[in-house]
Amino acid sequence: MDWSIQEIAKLAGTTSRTLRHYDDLGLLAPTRVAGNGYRHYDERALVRLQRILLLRELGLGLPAIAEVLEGSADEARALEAHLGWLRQEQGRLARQIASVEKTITALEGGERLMADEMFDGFDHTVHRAEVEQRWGAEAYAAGDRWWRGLGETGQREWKARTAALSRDWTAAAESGLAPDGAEAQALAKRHVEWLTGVPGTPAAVPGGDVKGYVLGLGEMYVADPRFGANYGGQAGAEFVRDALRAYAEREL
Amino acid sequence: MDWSIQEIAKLAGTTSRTLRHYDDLGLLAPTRVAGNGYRHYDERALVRLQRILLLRELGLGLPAIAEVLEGSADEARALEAHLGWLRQEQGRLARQIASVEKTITALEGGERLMADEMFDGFDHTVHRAEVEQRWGAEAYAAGDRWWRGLGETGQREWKARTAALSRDWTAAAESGLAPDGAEAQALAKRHVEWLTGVPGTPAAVPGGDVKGYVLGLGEMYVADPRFGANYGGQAGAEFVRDALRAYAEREL
DNA sequence: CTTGACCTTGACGTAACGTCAAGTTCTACC
DNA sequence: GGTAGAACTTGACGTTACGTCAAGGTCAAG
Repeated sequence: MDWSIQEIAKLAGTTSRTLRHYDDLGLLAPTRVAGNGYRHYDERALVRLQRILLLRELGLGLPAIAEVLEGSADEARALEAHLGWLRQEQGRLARQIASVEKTITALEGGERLMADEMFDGFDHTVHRAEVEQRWGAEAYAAGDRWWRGLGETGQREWKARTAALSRDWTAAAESGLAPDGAEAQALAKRHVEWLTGVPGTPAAVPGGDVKGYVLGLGEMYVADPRFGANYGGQAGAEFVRDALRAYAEREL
Repeated sequence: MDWSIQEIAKLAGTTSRTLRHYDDLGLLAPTRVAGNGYRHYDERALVRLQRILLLRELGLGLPAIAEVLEGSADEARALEAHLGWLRQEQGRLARQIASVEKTITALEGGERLMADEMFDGFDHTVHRAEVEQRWGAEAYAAGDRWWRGLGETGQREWKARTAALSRDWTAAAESGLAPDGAEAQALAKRHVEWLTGVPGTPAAVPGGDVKGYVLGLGEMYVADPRFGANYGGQAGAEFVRDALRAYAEREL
């Protein structure tokens, strides 16, 4: 129950350097310092060390850990605050990934990747399994036939239309326009018209529940970062949703 | 076409400090340095600066940007390498988030958070809009009634069962077990049995397409990071999918 | 007494700048 | 021409959580 710095480091799965660092910070002082300056630790120190390391693995900063250990901060509350930051970071990463992917496909002239990923390009941002899950395997197959039937030029045109919509939505969202203003509503109209070009969806079926479909899609754009990335991230997705909602309520 | 350091900084949306930094690194030298030491830039420098800032927004490091700009590295290749790192980071974050959430619910004894977030805890990892989209508003409402009908203790039990499944899947995936081995198949069986407890899903309906449903869910776990987070990240999700697929093919 | 193993403090490096600090130069106005 | 204020310069510290030498003291074994 009296360990040297190396011993306790190995016990806890860390390094002696880290222990000296925590000592410097006042986060974990040695139980006893011998006359020769050597640090010694007991099992209470080990327990404290293990709590520190656990919280660190969760991504908390050392100052936050110190607060929790001193009892001056509630552990659950600290973790929830931390969770918020983690989610933000995750969103940032998702947006960055989408941008990098877009840049790469742009760089490659949109050639090779398109053939493979275009079906992922839009509501086709969706994976096959999800499409089947949502609308059934039959609808997926119908969409696939339609897509291949477009031919090279048709696919190119469709993709251009898709990209233009994405660009215009992003620009509109960033301009701070009102979602229920004239410009945004014009975009929403274009969006719905464009949606009716996708067979197998309610929007394409005469008598289909277009309104419910559009409302649901808007919510999904916000809920799923893969969708939102096409519209300039979270804020963009919320803008699109609000614009679509306003349009659907008024026109559909 | 001859800007001072402040002017070009504003034009490009950055700061003069950053420009001096890039000068120090040799990343972007001023076009001309006057006798008084003042830095001056022309439009070619502006173009280069804008490329730098664009790549930086994508998350590339300055050394990598330098390589791309010097032509000693292929831009697309650099971005794809970067993309790999971004995806790794995202996975790490997802795992950390899952751990933090698990820790919080453990801390709170599964009390308060459950009421609000439990409906997101499961295939209820899904947002309301998505559930409605996939199974219809009626199914959502049925599920909601069922959930509230469970009462406090029932909800606690359900949550414990869910958490146990998540833990066991994660552990199994990390142990390097074979997805079609006995242990994984036992887990898959438990998973399917657990699914049948959720009303409104095909699995709960006698005569429903359980096999297709299970296969689709597996794919979705892989495709959507929000699902994968419950099973130890991307690798865990793939393990779950493979195990479920093997089980479905054999037993359903 | 020597040789390692282990310990100490001190200090630099990490990514990309933000933020003073101290000193020089330019511009405008009196 | 003098002066205030704006803009510019180089230099250097701070940021996160330690890793990694460097130089030197201590301890157990042979």
